[in-house]
Parts: sequence; C-alpha cells; structure tokens
Amino acid sequence: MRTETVENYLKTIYNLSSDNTLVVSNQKLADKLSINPASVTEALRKLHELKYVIYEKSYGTRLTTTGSKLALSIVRRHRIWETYLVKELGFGWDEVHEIAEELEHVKNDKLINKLAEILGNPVYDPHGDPIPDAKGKIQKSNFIKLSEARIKNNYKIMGVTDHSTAFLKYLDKHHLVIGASVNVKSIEEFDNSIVLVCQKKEVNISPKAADCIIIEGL
Amino acid sequence: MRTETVENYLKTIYNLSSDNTLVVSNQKLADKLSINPASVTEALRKLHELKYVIYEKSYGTRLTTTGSKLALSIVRRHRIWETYLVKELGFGWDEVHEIAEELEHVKNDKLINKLAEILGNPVYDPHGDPIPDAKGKIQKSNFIKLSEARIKNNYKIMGVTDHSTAFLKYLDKHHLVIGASVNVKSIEEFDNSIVLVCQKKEVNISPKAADCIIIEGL
DNA sequence: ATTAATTTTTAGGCATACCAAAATTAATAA
DNA sequence: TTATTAATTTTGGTATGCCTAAAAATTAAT
Repeated sequence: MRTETVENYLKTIYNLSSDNTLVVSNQKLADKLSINPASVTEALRKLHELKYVIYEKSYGTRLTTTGSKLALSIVRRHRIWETYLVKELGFGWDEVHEIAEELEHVKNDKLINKLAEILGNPVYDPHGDPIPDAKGKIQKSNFIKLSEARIKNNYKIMGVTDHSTAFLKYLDKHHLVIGASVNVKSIEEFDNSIVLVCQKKEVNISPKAADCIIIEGL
Repeated sequence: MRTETVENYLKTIYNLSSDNTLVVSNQKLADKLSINPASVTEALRKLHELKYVIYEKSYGTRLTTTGSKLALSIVRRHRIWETYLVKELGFGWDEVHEIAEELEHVKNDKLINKLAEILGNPVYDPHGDPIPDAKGKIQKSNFIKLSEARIKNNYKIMGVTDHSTAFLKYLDKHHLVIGASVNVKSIEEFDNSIVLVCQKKEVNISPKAADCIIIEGL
C-alpha cells in the first residue's frame, strides 16, 4: 500500500474515534474518504495484514498501537502546518485545511519539529484541535458542544469540528472566533436552534452548526 | 495520469533540457527517474496525448508550451522551498533537496508566492539555480563549469549541478560555497584534476567534481 | 420471529504505473 | 556495406486502489 493511502486511512480512523474506544464503521469511513464502502472493506483487510488496525469482519475497526502512533504523527503534521500557515504565513483559518491535507504527507520529522519550535510548541491549532507532541502525547480536555449548552449560561468558544471554508467564514462574520465569549439567550423548542449573544449582538445558530462548535463553561 | 507523475516527468525533461533546444532521450529520463526505459516510452506516449510534450518515436522528446509552463511552475516551487528551508528554517544546503522533492507537489500558488515574498523574491536558490518568477520567467546567465576553467584565472563559485548531500558536504569542508573566490593554480595533465586555491588553502578537485561546480570569471 | 431496511462483503472490472524479456530500430564500427 | 552494439519499443504481466452490482450478513421494525 502506498504510504499516502495508509496515512489517509489511519488519520481518518483516528478522527472518527480519537480515544480509540469506539469502533469505526466502514460506512462512515467511506463517507469521510469520499470512496465506495466496498473499497473500504478491501483497504481495511490490507491494513489489518499490515498490523495497523484490528479489523473484524462485519463488526468494525480500531487502531493498533502502531497504527495509533502513525495516525498521531499525521495529525501532528497536519495541525502544526495549519498553525504555521495561520500564524507565520498569514493565511486565514478558513483556508488552511486543504493545504495542510497535502503538507501532512511530507515525511520529515526535523521539518515539523522546527516549525513547532518556531511556533513555541503550540498545544492547540487554529481550529482548537489539540496538537500531539513529538512523542504523540495529546492534551485532554472536557469541552462540550454548543448543541449541549444550557440556557442563560456563559461560554467561551474553544474550537470547531467542521473545517470547511463556508462554515468558518460564516463564523468569522458573526465574530464567533476561538476565545470569544458567548451567552446562550434561548433555545427554540421548535427546531433546537440556539440564540447566542456575542459582542452584544444576537446570532441564531442552527442545530447543525451548534454541533460543530466546541465550548467551555465560564 | 496522476498529477504527481506528470509533474515528475515534466520537471525531469526540463532539467535535462532547460533551454528546450535539445531533445531528451528515453534512456536518460529512465536513469533520472530510476525507472525502466519501457515505462518511459509508455509515459511519453501519454504525455504526448495530453499535449505536454512532443514525442517522436525513436527520436526524442521536447516540452510543448503548456508542458514548459507546468515544468517551470514545479521548478519554481522546488527552488522556492529549498530557499525557504535554508534561509528561514535553518536547514543546510545539503539537506533540502529531498524535502523539496516532496514539497514541490503541494499545489497552492498563494503559498509559494507568500514564501517568495517573505524571501524577497529571490532569483537564485541555495545551489545557485535560477528561480522562475510567478510568470515562469527565468534569469539567463553565462556561467561555465569549473571543468572548463583556465589556469591562473580567478573565478567565483556561482552554483552546483549535483545536489547530493555527500557532494555538498565535501564542498562545505573545503569552504567551496556559493560566492567563494577561487584561483585555478594548475591542471594535472595526467587526469585533468584541478588544483584550486580557496581561502589560501589548496584543494584538489577531481574532473567529475569539477563538472558539477558552476563558476563565473572575475 | 419474521420481514424489511441497512450495512458490509464478494465478485468481476478498470486505469495507472510500473516491470522483464523479446523484437525492432537506430547508431557505430569494421 | 554489413555486422555489431546500443537504444527504443512491443508484448505480456503485476500490484494498487478504486468502481458497480449482486449477495450475504447484520440491525431494526412489525
């Protein structure tokens, strides 16, 4: 298997089950990778042979220790590059995902560690995702989703789980950036949409969007 | 054809005939790409169909205007990255070639132009090779090889044509870096090796090495 | 518990990009 | 000019990584 293929599978499996408790379904993998489920089955069998995953037919998949290490190193590369693109090269948080998707496959530890050093070994990337250190150790946190927020409470935006340009530009427009303080004014019973107050302005957040915003109680 | 494959073929054809006058042989291409000549024939037929090259059976290959533009953009990416790695990230000129070989395939003009801007739009890379500008325009020069130097003359080192770590480390050891002034003390009749004086020390250069050093008369 | 819906797997195929060995073509030397 | 050598192309074959359609297995619903 080509390294890039392996890396993309392992990274995606990791992203679908970062704590490695849950087992990952082929369907979800196929969706994320934009390929046919039949191809996923085939690939997982090979990844199992290569000892990167434990794949049990018609049940699910999880990373082995080796697979997990490799996945973490890809995730590290991706997140370090995203941070570098934003902090050092002046890109917006809404335009770095695609580029990092390519840069993450450049295999050179010295390069990534150098970038990390220049950035002061950051622990979070521009989307609030934790960056594994050179050993693969990753910051744990107990943040919640905005969709789980309670009415009248104050929160701080800590991250996003959708990295698409469209979504991030929408957030920018309403000043819903990482670090921003927000208050949950009300939750519509009808459709579960959330009315937020951010910088004294009201914003209506759809349930789908609220599911992609990570917050911490204040 | 995968873009990376196309890019590697076009870049290699360009490097073997940068002025696009000479026609490139399959054998040389196969050598540079470390693949079988039969595979080269096959690939060239496809590149011809795709209008990137004009390939005439049993005669040779040259780039079309389209192919030349693409080749120049890969060469630009490669050389900008090499320069960035050396100047901004502290790598040695002997360790950047391999990394740039991967980075050159990252497709994002804004990124490359940003890097170029940070570097002050350099015209030469760390090995003395000219960097095409964003439009593909490239600096012409009439440098010669050290192997063509004349006795007793003074020269300035302008570049190298071999980018291997081994060769560059050897040059470093004798202070034969870009910009260094050298004097040709003598040329051995026996084997054409050259005795140089650089920083008051004598160095004996083999014909093979002399063929990889680019100089300019002083 | 049986049916229905969904997910996963199998089977058969296709394009890419490489290979080795044989055949052809071109270049060089006698 | 012919023979020899070298380069190129053809032929047939391989592994990868994807596909569609059909079959099988699992899960959910009645």
